[in-house]
Amino acid sequence: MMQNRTHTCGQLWLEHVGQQVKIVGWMENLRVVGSNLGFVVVRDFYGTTQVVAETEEMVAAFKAINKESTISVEGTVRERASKNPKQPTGDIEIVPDKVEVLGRCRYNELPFEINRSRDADEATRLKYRFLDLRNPAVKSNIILRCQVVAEIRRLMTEHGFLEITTPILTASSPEGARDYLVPARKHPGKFYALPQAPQQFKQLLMASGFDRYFQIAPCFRDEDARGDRTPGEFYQLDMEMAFAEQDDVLGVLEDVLVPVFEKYGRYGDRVTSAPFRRIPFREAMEKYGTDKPDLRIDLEIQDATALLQGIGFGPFEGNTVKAVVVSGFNATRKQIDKLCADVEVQTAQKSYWFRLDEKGEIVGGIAKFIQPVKEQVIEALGLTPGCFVGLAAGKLAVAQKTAGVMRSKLGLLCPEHMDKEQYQLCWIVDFPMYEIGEESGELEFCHNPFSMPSGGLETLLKAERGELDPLEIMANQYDLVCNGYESASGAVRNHDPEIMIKAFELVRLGEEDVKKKFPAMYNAFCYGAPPHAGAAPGIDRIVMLLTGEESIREVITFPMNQKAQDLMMGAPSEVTQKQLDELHIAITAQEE
RNA sequence: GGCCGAGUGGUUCAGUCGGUUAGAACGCCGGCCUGUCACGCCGGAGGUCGAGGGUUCAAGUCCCUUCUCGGUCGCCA
Repeated sequence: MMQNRTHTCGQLWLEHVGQQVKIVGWMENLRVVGSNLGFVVVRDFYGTTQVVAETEEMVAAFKAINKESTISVEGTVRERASKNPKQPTGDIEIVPDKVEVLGRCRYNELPFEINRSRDADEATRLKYRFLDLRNPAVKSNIILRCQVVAEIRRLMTEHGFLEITTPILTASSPEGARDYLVPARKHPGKFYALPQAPQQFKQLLMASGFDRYFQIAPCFRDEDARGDRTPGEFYQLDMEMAFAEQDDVLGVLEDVLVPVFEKYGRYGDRVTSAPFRRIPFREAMEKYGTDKPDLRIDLEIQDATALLQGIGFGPFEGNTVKAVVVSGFNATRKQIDKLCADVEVQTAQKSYWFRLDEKGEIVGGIAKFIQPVKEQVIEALGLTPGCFVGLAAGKLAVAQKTAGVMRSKLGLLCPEHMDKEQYQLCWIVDFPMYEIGEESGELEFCHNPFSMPSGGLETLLKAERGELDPLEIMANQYDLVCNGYESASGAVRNHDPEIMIKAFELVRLGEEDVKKKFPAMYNAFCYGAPPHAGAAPGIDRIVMLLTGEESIREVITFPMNQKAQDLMMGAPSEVTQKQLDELHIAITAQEE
């Protein structure tokens, strides 16, 4: 008797005809065609192979086995009488002389049919993720992810980067997202935090002279989920380079990511070639109404503020007005209403519209307000007969954002303005360093305080002297955007304690605050730090783009649901009183 | 936390204006079938219509409350 399989289920071919083989796998299907003829499909990681039962005993033996049991089949490879060109192994079949059940499936009805699991309710899929993953279509995303990660490791290593792991149990950071906390048994009342990113560690590695670092790093943030954002944990290609500037980082990421997109992307033959276009943040907001523009859409937002003042339309008066002009959008009134409703759901803002019909008349929506300034509007917005004009109004940022959502929706509705099957990559650069906080009404850091302000100390001193509006200070920061998704974020870091303190002073903080918030980093930078820069592309989101999935959960092996629960493992779960006591934790909230 | 949508046999869904015994496909069970490959044909089992309350002669359907899931806003340096 053979001990192990001799071949996998994706391996046997005409050249094996006549050989005695043993295969193992899951019994995917049994088709009984007569009392002494039946066909069994055996599936393993590598493929499927047909086994033919030609005696009443053998048919009965297979009928007794529940589908999805694991079995082993020993037998002879034979050329099929009727071949199946749709199956890679469709030219052969195995005539068994011994069948053995290795792991019995106790249930003859499954929560869903394996090969149609993607149609099943998502909560059921997540609870039975181990079955869901038996579906080759589900499994293939995970396989692709492994290949992508391996390729990234290879390319980063080739570029001289060292992969270094950093602690998972670390200190809570006062900035950014909500932390996941871990009670410290030996230190009552104190907590570790799971890292939101290895940000400070990688900067410390720079201070230690590790020159080029990377890590496929788990990151933990206790924030709510989105379609493109998993709750709890996600992975980043975290990287950092010493004695480097913005161009060095962008260059490395272009070197690494373009081949990955080309090799593994669904639209790998249509990837933006390096160097990618660099769009200043303000230009992105102006043209696309977002800092993550989808450049597959060829529409740009136009300003209509001056044009549409004083026409008597209330929402425009005293506000910024932005217009998206699109040709070839021949929607019905119902579709337009749906468009405006969708925009409102996403932005909480009303949007407006009118149309220039084929005869050159202004019609629909707010046409009667536009009519008196018809000629100026046609001229200024460059309207041609048949054009649809979507409008948004409000304070600058609000009008931009609303028009940006309108632009995206119109792109999706107009194939002639959006060529979907490609990867459009760009860098967004020159982010503002500071903003006026919505709640405080005072100057705050816009993104992160680690970034080097453009112009360094001199710029900050100018602002301090009142010679420069702090809102005009740019950070040396950059995002990689692909098809409307933020795919990476990075910056030239602020490695100089003096500049760091000055940057903090502008938001009414000082040396003590820097020391308190980032003690290790501040301390390390006082001992001679290299100028350094880095970035962190999101692995999950990149794999999502490569596969063309719209839900990030399709590229995560064991995802949590929207409420950050693992339905399969039952996490989070209650723990014993003994565990709580050891951790000096008392539960005050009552579960209902 | 706010808003929107969904919840009906194991699975995916239909169910009109509130009106007879809640249907279909797939799956499951039984039978027939010697070349199937989404096998086919015949028969069968399987439902407290998410839960609770209300209106009504009568509720899957209308109203209220609540739970669950998804989307979205807030949030995500």
